[in-house]
Amino acid sequence: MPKRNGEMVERILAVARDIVREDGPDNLTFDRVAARVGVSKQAIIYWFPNKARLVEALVRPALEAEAAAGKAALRADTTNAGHAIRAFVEALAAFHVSDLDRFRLMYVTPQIGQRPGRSGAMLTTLGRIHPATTEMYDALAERLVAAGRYGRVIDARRAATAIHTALLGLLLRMAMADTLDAPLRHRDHALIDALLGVLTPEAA
Amino acid sequence: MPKRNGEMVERILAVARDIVREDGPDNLTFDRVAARVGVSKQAIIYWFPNKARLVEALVRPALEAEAAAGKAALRADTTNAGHAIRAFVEALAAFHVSDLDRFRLMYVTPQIGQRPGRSGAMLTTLGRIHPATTEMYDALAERLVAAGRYGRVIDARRAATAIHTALLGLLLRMAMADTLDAPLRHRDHALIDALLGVLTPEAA
DNA sequence: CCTAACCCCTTACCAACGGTCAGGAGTATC
DNA sequence: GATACTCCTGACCGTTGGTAAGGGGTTAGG
Repeated sequence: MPKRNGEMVERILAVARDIVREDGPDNLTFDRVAARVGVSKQAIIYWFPNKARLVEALVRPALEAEAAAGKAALRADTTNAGHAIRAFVEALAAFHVSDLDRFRLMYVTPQIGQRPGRSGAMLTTLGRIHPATTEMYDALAERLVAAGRYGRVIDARRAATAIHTALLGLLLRMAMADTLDAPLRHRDHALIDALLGVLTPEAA
Repeated sequence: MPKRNGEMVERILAVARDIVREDGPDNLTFDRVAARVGVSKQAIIYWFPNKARLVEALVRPALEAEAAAGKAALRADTTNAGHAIRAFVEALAAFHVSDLDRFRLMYVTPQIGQRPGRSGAMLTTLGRIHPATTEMYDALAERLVAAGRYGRVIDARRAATAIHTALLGLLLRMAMADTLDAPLRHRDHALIDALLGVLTPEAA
């Protein structure tokens, strides 16, 4: 049953998402994907010539959605910079808490090695950031500068990075504990409060 | 030339550190370590029965040193909580900036997969934290609670996580850019200022 | 109607990796 | 001198990401 171009890509990505969600990112292999799609391994490799491409195709939509959510929150409130930061953090926290599988997909999956024993690791996730994420940082940095909190744009960009990373670190730890603990989505307010307590200590 | 117990462990760890520093964590393999030590692969496996053990032995001293530096900074200034947080951040930033190789060893190396295609990933680094790091978080959380910034200890612990993660994220990005940019150690003040700007926005 | 080209996929095959298995040389112990 | 223990060796294995070569089916051209 020959399929038309593009349809196979969708099937592969859907299966890959399922594998990451059900069996964990460690078990995302060409062989496993191929078996579940019902084709040979090389059929997968035909569409995604290496594993980095596959993972990137898997993660990119989520990264872009995250960036869109963050930028939208910044656009929503243009009057007060403090409110804008709060809206930014709350929007991103809500974004991730609402779909924990997607969060894990974005920030755990990319660390899988492309070759046996290799690892793109945290550097891929936090170091070499996706262009969409960079845009989000720029938008946040712009607000920080507009609020007069930073004179130099580079400082504001670093602050944006720190804010985002702080949120991710918190989410990651809670998502880890989640496997033993109560669901993360029931603790979203505590999460946001804790993070905002860090970012605006005078308010706590 | 038979070596006495323990000496081999030191040689292996020294070689492993060299490999991570010179060739990158991706190239840390049993074969490579064995070749540089001058023994067979199984000699390495005899002392470190699996790769996780090897990486853990490699990273643990650095993690403990980091925690010691953080706790020492918190002990130094017991009068003012704001000063304590500043001292904590500055101490950790200085600690990492002073030895970038060690920083990479701590926060990039652990992501290497133990089995081909496997990966402990960021979860190992940020999720399941080393006991020494947990102690450091507790010390920071204690100060935050003592300062009245958080009523509940769990919120303070989360805040401590967020502060540390924010710092790591910043360092990681700068360490990445370091390969193209000027040395990180020349920008330590800018780093600390940016991070403190996030943590205490009223001061900026 | 035949041929050439192209798309999509297949079967073989490979090297690198983490790791197991069985054993062997040397030293210490009784 | 036999036993046992420490430290290491060589042979081997399954899984992984990836390459090489080719084949069936559709399409376009003559």
